[in-house]
Amino acid sequence: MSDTLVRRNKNAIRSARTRERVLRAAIDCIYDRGLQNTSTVDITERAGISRGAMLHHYPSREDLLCAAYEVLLEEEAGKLREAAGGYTKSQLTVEEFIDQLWSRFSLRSFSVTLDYLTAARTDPGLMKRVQQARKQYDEALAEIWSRFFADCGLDERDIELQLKLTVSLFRGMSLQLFMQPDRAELDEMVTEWKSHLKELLTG
Amino acid sequence: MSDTLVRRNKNAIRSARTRERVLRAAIDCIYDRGLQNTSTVDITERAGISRGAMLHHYPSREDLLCAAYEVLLEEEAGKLREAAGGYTKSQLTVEEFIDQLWSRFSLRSFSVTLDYLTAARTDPGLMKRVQQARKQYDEALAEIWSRFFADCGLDERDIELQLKLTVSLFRGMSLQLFMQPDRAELDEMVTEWKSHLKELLTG
DNA sequence: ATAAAAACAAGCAGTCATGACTGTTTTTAA
DNA sequence: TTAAAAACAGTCATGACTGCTTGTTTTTAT
Repeated sequence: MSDTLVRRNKNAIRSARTRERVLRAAIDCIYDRGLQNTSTVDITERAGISRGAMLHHYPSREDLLCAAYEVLLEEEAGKLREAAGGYTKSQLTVEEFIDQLWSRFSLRSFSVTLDYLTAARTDPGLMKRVQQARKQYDEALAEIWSRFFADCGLDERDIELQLKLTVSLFRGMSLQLFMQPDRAELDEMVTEWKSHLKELLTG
Repeated sequence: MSDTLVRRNKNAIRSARTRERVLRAAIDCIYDRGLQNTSTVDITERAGISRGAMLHHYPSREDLLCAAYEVLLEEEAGKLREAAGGYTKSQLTVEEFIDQLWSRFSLRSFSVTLDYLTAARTDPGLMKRVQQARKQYDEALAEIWSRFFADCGLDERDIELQLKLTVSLFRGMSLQLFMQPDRAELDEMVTEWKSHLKELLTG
């Protein structure tokens, strides 16, 4: 490798490091303090860089926030795909599969998502970017789901419908968790839902 | 009635009017512009009163916002109770009952609730007040639900569980609506859920 | 080696929301 | 009728946030 390339690489690496630090700090801040209470100064302080550095990489607050949300969902999708290697009907029961999904339904990323959605509700531009960022995550989940339920006797439309129901249920349950932090109650609901899906397959 | 009492009454009425105008304006603002973008000035302008008047009735922003949320949920609970007069198994099928609940699941109050929850997630004091405000609404819903499903063969625990599932599902669906405004998709999900509940009763 | 470019640092100005303060009108009670 | 109290109105100061601008260091390319 030539000297020039090494140097160019060095710069790119330094830049990438800074960006990652910033985005990670941003998500941490948002989770801890809420999106509306997170200023760009808070983020720079947590990331340990100057305001100028951040402004250099992300000229506006919105740019920064969108980039941060993108990497958050990319990471979540990555973790999901990774764990999903063993998610087939021969290796897991339906119940175990749902338990897996629910346990991997991160309250952290849900909280952050809720903050973004709330901000985006009255900001069409932001909403567009949030939707864009979610796309790949939703696709990853849909792929894992339909792979698990392939050849189970249900047609594709039904499989997709059950995914949507499950996801909506999980989201609603997470919301519930904010208002009344009672894990046991939610476990009951998951159990009930698992038996519903089980019946759907066997009956 | 004495002159004095008449005057006292007049004053009380005037005060109540102002409060109502303010609270209504607050909810309207929050729904239109989002909670985090709603300033006390915005609310006074929409209500057509001065800042001093508002500060007189509600000394802090949080007091005002909590009062507004309380009346919003009181109204929703009222509407629900009112409509629920005819919600009995002899008059409605399960499917019709669920349709009723879903159609009365106001996107407006859900949006506002989401804003409050998002703000309250990182503010324990506010969360407490939000939970308090929700109590009566949740109780109203639970009462209507358990009245409908009384004497249907399910025990009380199961009835309550199905309510929680239904509510969580509705909330998750409403969230979905923000990200992808596709009513038809949600209708499918409601249909599926109705048949699930129907089976639960007949089977 | 050195000029150009990119990365980074820090201070500054403009804007805005909140709540406190002061003044005015209307209502209450003696 | 008149003083006290409550309702209402408007202004101001504080503090905070955002993005712009200027200055410094590190990296790149000749």
